[in-house]
Amino acid sequence: MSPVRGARERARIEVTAAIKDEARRALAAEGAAKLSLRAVARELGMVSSALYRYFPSRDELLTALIVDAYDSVGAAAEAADARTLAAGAAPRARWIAVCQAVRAWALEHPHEYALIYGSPVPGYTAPLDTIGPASRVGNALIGIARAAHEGRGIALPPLPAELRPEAVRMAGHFAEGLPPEVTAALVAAWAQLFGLVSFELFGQFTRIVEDRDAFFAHAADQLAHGVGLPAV
Amino acid sequence: MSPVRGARERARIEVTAAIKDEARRALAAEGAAKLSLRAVARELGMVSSALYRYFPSRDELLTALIVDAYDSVGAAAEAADARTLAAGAAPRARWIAVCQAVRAWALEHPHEYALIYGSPVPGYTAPLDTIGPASRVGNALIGIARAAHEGRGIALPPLPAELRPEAVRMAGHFAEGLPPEVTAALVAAWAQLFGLVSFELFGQFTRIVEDRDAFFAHAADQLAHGVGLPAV
DNA sequence: TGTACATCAGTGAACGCGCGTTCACTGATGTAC
DNA sequence: TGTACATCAGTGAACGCGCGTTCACTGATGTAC
Repeated sequence: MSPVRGARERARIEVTAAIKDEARRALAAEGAAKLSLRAVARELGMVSSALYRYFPSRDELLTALIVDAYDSVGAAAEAADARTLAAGAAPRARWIAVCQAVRAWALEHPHEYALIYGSPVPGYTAPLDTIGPASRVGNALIGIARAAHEGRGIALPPLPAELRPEAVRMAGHFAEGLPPEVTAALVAAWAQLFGLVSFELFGQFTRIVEDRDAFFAHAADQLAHGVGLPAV
Repeated sequence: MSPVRGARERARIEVTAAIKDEARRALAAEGAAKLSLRAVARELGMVSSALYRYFPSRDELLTALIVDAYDSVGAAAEAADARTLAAGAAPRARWIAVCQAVRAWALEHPHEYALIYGSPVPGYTAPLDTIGPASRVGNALIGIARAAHEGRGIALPPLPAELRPEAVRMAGHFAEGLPPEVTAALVAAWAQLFGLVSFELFGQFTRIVEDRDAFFAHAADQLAHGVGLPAV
């Protein structure tokens, strides 16, 4: 693990990165279902069998791209949160900043977004390695709600009786310390945030929403309201 | 256009339907990007070139499936709305019924759902024929909001100044008669509804939400609240 | 410091497979007189 | 009602193409003594 290793190790790191970069480019052209090792190799000037030195199969390459994408959007969300937090912002402003960061990342990386939040690739099942990275955006949102709860507190109407046990379970499972009604609202808002982004990216807003920045800013603010974050 | 035509015409209708049915089955196995005319033909015991008597290309077949899917979910939403309306339900109950109908349809037709609300098929651009069918669910929601507005009225907080012009435009464009703040909330709720359904269908709720019926029922109710539909 | 051996990236051929689309054709169904 | 012709569904071969993966190999880099 010394920082400088031999030419072999450095080359391996570089080539692995080059393969993933080229695969991301291929994703944009053809989509995940048609991602082709041969096309990637061809573009890199390698022979297709050489890729097997780096990824044991096409699916492993896909997994690497998925993990990278989750980490990328997760890091963008965390960075936006850290920035607003450092600027002394209230939870509501942090929430909006995270939503904006997710949307901005999605607009910059539409094909990686589709890879992780679009239809699943048929015949591919995500391995467990993706779970951690996949939860980073959600965890950022949970952290913001927790800050609001531990600060001024969050007041939300009580849950219907049918949902209470599930909400208690969810809170205990991944949102320790948050009241069940906040946890339930949070999970819904999390899914709804990606609904807004997906509709914009996947073309459902064509001829429907034109000023998308203004629309999204308001919608994100309303999501924060739904989670009970006090207005600024 | 007489109801009974020759054997030729009846056969054509039946074979066209059989091709679409088989294509829907193929969709489930391989996904839209890999939908293959040859595989469909093989399964039907036809030779692949015979399909060209029915669909001039693979993309035309895809378009037919997309239009059918939009019509299918749209009809399900409209039927649910008509049923609750006939039972004398208030707008809030109609709203929830439409949301439930969309979710139920999606759970029954996951691959058709992915076809229309998942990532776009790379290299395929939807023709104009899909616009009408694609707006049926949205129109059902607009109708419910209109009923509430013309009934007891809808009270929502004023919009931020940045969004007002866009909301006025949207209302005039496809929600004539609805106040701009209701229109904006409606479009957001529409996208958010599909965010909830997509997260459930595409696996994001794995290990997160377990009692999905209860969770969705509450989330749909909260969406109605966000649009200003009075509680029942 | 030099040498012998082990490791490993990349090659090129091959396996067996599937794809969309075109085209000239056969033979059954439909239509005009 | 019967006949001649037009329409059209379906065939089968072909074009030119791309795919994932395996395997024995070459030659450069790294390592142990």
